Order: sequence, then structure tokens, then C-alpha cells
Amino acid sequence: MTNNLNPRQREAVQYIDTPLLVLAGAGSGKTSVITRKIAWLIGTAGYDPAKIVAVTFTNKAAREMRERASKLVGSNVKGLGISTFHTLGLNIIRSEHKALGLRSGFTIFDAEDARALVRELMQRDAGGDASLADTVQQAISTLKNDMVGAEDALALAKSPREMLIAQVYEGYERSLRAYNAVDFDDLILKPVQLFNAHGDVLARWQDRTRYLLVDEYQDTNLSQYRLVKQLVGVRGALTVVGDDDQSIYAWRGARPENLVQLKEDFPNLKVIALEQNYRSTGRILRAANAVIANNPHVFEKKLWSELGPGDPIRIVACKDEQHEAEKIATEILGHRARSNGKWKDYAVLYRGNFQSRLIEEKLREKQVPYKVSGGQSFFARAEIKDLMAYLRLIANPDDDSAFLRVVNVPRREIGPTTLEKLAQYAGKRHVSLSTAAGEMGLGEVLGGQYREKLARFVHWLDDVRQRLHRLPAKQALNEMLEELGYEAWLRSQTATPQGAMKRYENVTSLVESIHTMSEKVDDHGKRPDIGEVIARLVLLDMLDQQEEQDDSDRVQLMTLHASKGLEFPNVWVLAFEENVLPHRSSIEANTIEEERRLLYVGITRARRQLTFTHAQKRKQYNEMLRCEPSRFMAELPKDDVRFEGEGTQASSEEKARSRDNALAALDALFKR
DNA sequence: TGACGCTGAGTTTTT
DNA sequence: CTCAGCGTCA
Repeated sequence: MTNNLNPRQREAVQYIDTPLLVLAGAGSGKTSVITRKIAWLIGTAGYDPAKIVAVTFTNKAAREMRERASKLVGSNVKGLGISTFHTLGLNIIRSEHKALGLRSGFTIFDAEDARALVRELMQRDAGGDASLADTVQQAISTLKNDMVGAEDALALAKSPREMLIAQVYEGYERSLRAYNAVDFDDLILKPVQLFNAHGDVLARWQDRTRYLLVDEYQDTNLSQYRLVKQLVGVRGALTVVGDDDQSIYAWRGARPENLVQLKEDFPNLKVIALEQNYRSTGRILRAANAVIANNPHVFEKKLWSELGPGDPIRIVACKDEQHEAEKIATEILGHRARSNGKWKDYAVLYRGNFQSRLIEEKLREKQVPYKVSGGQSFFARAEIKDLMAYLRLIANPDDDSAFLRVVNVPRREIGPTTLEKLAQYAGKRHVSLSTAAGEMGLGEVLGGQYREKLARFVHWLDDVRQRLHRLPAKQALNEMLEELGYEAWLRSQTATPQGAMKRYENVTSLVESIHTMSEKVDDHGKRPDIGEVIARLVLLDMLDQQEEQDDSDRVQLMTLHASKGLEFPNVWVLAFEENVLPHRSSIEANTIEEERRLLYVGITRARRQLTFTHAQKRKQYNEMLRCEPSRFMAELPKDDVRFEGEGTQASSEEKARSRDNALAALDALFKR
């Protein structure tokens, strides 16, 4: 159970006397420690698997943890409580929804839904400006994560701006309540509020949480921190794993100081640092240690490895951004031809998504297969949002937001004027749009033919709802799509037939997932209803899963943020310059330390080779700007760094290298 | 309803 | 520059 672990890891696995903080350096095998610990708790310490709760931030991490833990424990384990924070919150809300004033079938608003609602509220109440809406939505989310309610926000507002935010916040909360809906932030916040108010409910959940493990603790925000504290209670059966040096999400509410706070919350806290790195060469780790040593630390930590010093880190000066991209593409091509390695062993990391464009161009030119990660999530696609809105409305007739999305998609000749009158009537009667649409009294404010169209729509929804109870999900949904004429609608809305086909395939794949989830019985032998299925779906990134299976051999392009948790044999980091890394706005906001951590994350992604590039000048919008090398360059250990392309004269070594690259590229071309 | 042109913003983003 | 979102016009 604890073989193949180093002494520190083993200690972390077996330690249960007091709360434990595992400071897991990059590449130190933290997932192993968590999964082994789960297995050890069950197998050796005799814990009930159903009462072990392990939380992560991403579905991917949860999936990986579940797979590895079940393999260790044996797949006969029922009810291993491994999930994301949000899924844990959803589980709590689902079983306690009555106490929270939610009716069953409640909707989960995703970020886009929330944004749309804020937009609408601002248009109506504040006569506003949509670009402001995004800022306001962010602000509301931040307030919620900081556990500041709408009333508090109103009371605390000091500026007109804060006042506006607080007012929209209030309307936003009112709307969610009316729609029988919660947003992502509520999934954590509501359980915390509930536990605060009802000690008996909390006691029940504490009893179901005999041991709690939290991954990436440095990324927790205030409400997540509270939830952890509540669940742990006085028992202190807690292991958190984190790395303060990899905290790169403070800008979206993460509080790395929660790590330090643990010491105060639990005076008997045990701290174990995992410092042996199994990923990178000595020079790469030396660079990482040297850079991060410039940040203040509460917990000291120094990565080391047994993999030998390896190659020097290269810093390549380039003339401009074209040269830089060209150089990276050529180097990858050359290196891969020489080493006969795989494309996916190469990663290009950058600060902002837009920086992928040039590299993409150059890689395409050279016919190098690549993959850009990041981009539209599955659930952000219009066709998926449409279908999800239909399902939301079926599960939750009070979801006005879903009603408005689909009432005229495909066209039902229900226009804005009709909807406005419907909304007025619904408002007066204090009912939802879909309830109002079915009421006879609506005839008083709306002409017969319009009322008729609305009534037909809600009756059809009722009909589909009943069929969903009766029939297998796939059949009911396919009938629904057929009756909607959705495929034809997509064809009419999409430029190319191929595009339409692709989009309809997305729809079919969603139907397939829903079907599978609906058929799956839970631990109590019950099948989930449609409300439950779609609630879980919203929290599931299906794109993630598609990507997981996609093991295609391609060069990886992604932001430094997106690279966290990944590793690559060969890494290039672009634009190692002032105003990029560190980013201009971070310099202005005085958040250099987080920028340094971002660099630290970048460095520690590399297993064997690490190259930074920087350009002397760079075209920004339409003017050429001079670029200064990053201040962080001076923090790298000189002995481990080799500078290339300084000045105009290329070193003989570099000439040789570029000749080699050219030859290798030529060679590769002939082979193809 | 759809096409066109104006305006403004331009770091990172899971759930 | 480039893209998104909005308003205007046919």
C-alpha cells in the first residue's frame, strides 16, 4: 500500500493524528500521495469509503484521482466521495434544497447565463452599457466568493460604482430566487450559509465526512475555505495538499493565505513538505528555486531531483515577434527530427491567448501538427445552450431565462412585443413566464392568436416533460428534437452544411450523454430524474473528456495558466519580456509576486529542456514597440543559463545549431 | 430579420 | 490591428 513512496510521501499518507498540510512542490507526486492516502485510509485504517471526502477544483483532477484511487483500492468500492468543490456543493444543496428555499429541479446558471442575466438587469434598471455588465458580473461573483451578501454590499457601497454593483447584485439575487436557480458561486456559498444557520444539518454532514482531503488548497477562496472548516469541525480529520508557490489564481478570488491560516485554525497542524521532484533536471529545478526565492515565504521549500543537471536553460534573443515565432517553429521541427521524438513532447507557453496566433501560423507553414488548448467550452456552444435550455425549462418551469432563450428557437412567431406583455402580466401575477403563458387570464392583455401560440408552446413542454418520465431518455429527446425541427433549424442557421452537421453531432453527443446518465442507477438503486442529470451535466466539462481521449501527437500550445499541472519534455516560453511576463497590468497592480509564481509554474513544466525567447521589438496593434527583457531574467542562476542570439553576431555554436535544424527539417521533409 | 459599419477594448479562467 | 457587440438601415 505504501511501497514506491519516498519517506516523506509515506509519512504524509499514514499521518492521521492531527490536521496535515502537505506542501507539495511541483512534480513531487502529490496525486500519488492523495490517492494512496485514500487507499490507505480504507484498506489499513478501516475508514468507510463512503465517508471519505476528497475535493479538487477541476473535473479532470477529480476523474484522475478517482481512477487512480479505485485502482488501488479495488474497483468494488462504492461511494468514494471524490468530487469537485462544486459537485460537493451540488450534492449538499440537492439533499437540503428545501431548507434553502429551492424547489426540486432547480437550475444551475453557468457563467454565461449569469452574465446574460446581469446584462439584462442592467439594461432594464441601469440603462446601461453592456461592457460594464461583464465587470459588474465579475464584481458580484467576487462579492459572493467573499461571502458578502447583496444587503451587505448595499450597506458597504462607498462609491457610485459600488452602489451600482450592489443594486444589480440585489436584482440578480432576486431573479435567481424567482427562477428557482443558483449560480456556480452559490454551489459553495449556499451550503456554507445553511451550515451556519443549522447546526443539526451541519452535524449530519460532518458525520458523513470522517476524513476530508483537499487538493490545490492554495486555490481555495473564502467560501470554499469556510466550507472545508465547517465540514472538518473539531474532529480535525483533514489533509490538505497545496503549493503556495503555484498560486496563480488570486485574481479570481483564490486566497493562498488560506494555507498559512491553517496554522492558526489548527495549532496542532502537521506540515510535511514534498521536495523531491521526479520530473525535471537539476538545472531546471535550480532555476525554479532561484526565481521563487525572491518571493517572501512562510513555508520554506526547495525542490531537488536525482535526474542529473541536464542541459542549460536557453534564453534566445530575437529580432521581433516574427523572428521569434519562426525560431521556435524551426527549433521544434529540428529537435524533433534529430531526436525522433513525438510532437506532443513539445509545448509552447505564453501569457495571453492571442499570442498563439503567430506560432500557429509558423507551425502550419511547416506542417507541424499542433493543438491549442483553451477556447470555447462544449456548453458555451449555441446549439448545446439551446438544448440545455429546453431541458432546464422542462425540469424547472420557473426558469425564465431558459424560457426566453428557447421560446422562439426555432421560430414560433413569438416576438418581443408578445414577450414584453407576457412578462408584464407574469410580473403582476408573481408567476413565472411559462406559468403565465398557460393562464387564461393572459387573454386580457394579449390578443387571442398570440396567447394561443404561447399556450401551445407550454403545453408542448408539458407533453415532453411527461414523455421524459415515461420513455427512455434517448427516445424522448429524439422525439423532442424531431418535433422541434431542430436539425433543419441548425442548417438554416449555419453557413455551411458541414458546419451544421458538426453542430448537430454536438447535439447528438449531448443526447447520448444524457441518456447514459439517466440509465445509471445510484448507490441506492435509484435512477436520476432529468433535473438531476442536467444539473450534473452543467458542472461537467465534456470537452475535457474529449480532450482526455484525444491522445493525438501534436505540439501543445497553451497559456502559462493552462499549463499548471502538466509536464512536457521540451518547453518554450514566449515573450520573456517586461509588460508581458510580468504583465503590464500586474506591474501596475503591484502583483509581481503572482507573476513570479506564474513563471515558476512555467519553469517547472519542463522535464528536460527549457527555452525562453524574447524579442527586441514587437508589433502591438499597429506600431512597433521596443521590448525590454523581463526583470525575472536576472533572477535565473547564471551558471545554468545560456544566452543565444545576443546582438547581431550569432555565436558559432548557434550557427551550427541552425544549420543542423535546417538539415534536420529538410530531412524530415524528404521522409514525408 | 439580416447585413453593415461604428465603437471600444485588448491577461490569465474552473465550475 | 482585430474582434465582439451594438445600433442602424433596407
